[in-house]
Amino acid sequence: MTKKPSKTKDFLSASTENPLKIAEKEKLLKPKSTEKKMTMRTRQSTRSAEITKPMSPKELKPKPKPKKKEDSKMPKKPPTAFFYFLEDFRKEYQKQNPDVKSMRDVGKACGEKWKIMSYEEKVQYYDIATEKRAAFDDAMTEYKKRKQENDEDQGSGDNYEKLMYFKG
DNA sequence: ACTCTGATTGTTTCC
DNA sequence: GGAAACAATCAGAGT
Repeated sequence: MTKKPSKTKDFLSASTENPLKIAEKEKLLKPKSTEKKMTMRTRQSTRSAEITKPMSPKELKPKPKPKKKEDSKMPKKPPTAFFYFLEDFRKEYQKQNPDVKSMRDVGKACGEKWKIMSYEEKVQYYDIATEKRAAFDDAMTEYKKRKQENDEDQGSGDNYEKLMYFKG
């Protein structure tokens, strides 16, 4: 199985050609924006742990590689279309399978369903992801801008330190 | 008490 | 162009 990034582009371009879909997507967005926060902390911790910890003896899983400096202010990658679908799917799945609490099973089931889903069903999530990505890109641009400013400020600070070092 | 793990696909980024 | 990291979720296991 080879990856098909172009496939995604097809979805995206198609989505832009369907403004009606976007309207539907907005409807989906509202209920989605109910509330989802805090939980990100776990993710951050997990990620940091992947770096600090050597990792479990799992041969199937790739080893975590040292990450670059991670700024807490840095915007995180937005969820993909699949992840948005996963949100809804998880709720329904847990309703139908209240006994299954592990996300592993949900992820498996979600992946299988995602594969058999039709284009019309997927495009909604792709549209959401596209907008989120645009927002993320915008946030990233601003973040870089701010970072530059901070760097400049810190630069003067470095100069001060250098000066002190020079004097000392 | 706090932190990490797992399983999924899509997108992005780096080389 | 390809490979790998990273995005959310959350109960359970581990430290």
